[in-house]
Amino acid sequence: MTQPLQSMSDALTALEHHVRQSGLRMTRQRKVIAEVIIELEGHVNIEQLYDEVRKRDKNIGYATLYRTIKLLREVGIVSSTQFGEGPARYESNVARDHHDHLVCLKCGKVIEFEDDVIEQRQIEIAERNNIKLTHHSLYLYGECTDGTCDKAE
Amino acid sequence: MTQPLQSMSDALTALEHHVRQSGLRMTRQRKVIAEVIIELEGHVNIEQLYDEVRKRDKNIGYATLYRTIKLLREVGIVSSTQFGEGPARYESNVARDHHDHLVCLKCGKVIEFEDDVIEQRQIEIAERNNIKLTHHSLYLYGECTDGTCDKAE
DNA sequence: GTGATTGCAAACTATTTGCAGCTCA
DNA sequence: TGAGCTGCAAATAGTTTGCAATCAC
Repeated sequence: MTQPLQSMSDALTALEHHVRQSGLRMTRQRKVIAEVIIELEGHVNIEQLYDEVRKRDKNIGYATLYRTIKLLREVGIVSSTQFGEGPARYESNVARDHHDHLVCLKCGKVIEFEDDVIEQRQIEIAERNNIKLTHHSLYLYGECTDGTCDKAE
Repeated sequence: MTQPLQSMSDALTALEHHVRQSGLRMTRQRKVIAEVIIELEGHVNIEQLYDEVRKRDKNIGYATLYRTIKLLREVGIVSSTQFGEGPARYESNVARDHHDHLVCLKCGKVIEFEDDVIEQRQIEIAERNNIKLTHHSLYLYGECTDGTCDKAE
């Protein structure tokens, strides 16, 4: 995939590089949107992005936001996912390790984990099927067996 | 979760049971839609379902189709997923072994696989976190590296 | 009979696009 | 200067909903 982006300035540099290479332009709006999406950690939706972006630049509209996200995805700065229904969620790839999710269906607790055995196996399976892996989504669902499950919700 | 559905008639029975229990009604349309979604194997989108359903009943519209799919999901006969962008894809849970998915984001091809190493590892990870696993969802995304990717659409 | 269901059309949500004016290189 | 970019509004795609007619029980 892409080399890991360690910091905000790494990401902005990568963006600027891509933009220049492609004969595009580095605009105020693109910079603001990139900064916001990196600063907001976790899986944000378009509305949260829009609100935060507009705090910094009242004129930026959804069109520019979507167009810029598309650009940021091409550069590898941002990933997007669909959690079931509803709007896509965006997450910056900057200084964030990859993680999978373990979810308790009783109490709603979410544990993030990472497992090299599974990661490696996935790559092998993909290769065997002539597919070059770009990313994946793994959710394990179950129920807490210790006393910590408070049956919330 | 639910007990496995071995056949079409199992599924129709389950549907009828759920429908009766809930004070709903077993209609011609619901039966047709359930049959079609079970007969069409694999991950079909709403358009494919619509076309096939209308071959059998020219009057069924999208509204009924969507409403019935929602019902079938509640009964556990059908699962739905979003592969990146675009429309949801539906799959019946009848007489199918568990499988995970490998998706080409260029051509939309979906390869199903099953891997004992990953399955086993998942159980271990869950146990280590005091969670008893009930099910999981694993999607690997990438791009075809052989000639088979026709970059459809 | 009567309450659930259907089919149509209209509404809605998330996202994309056309275009006139603006801006960065 | 001028090709790319923006912001608005309008268009689109997928899905949901309101409602009068219809159907299952």
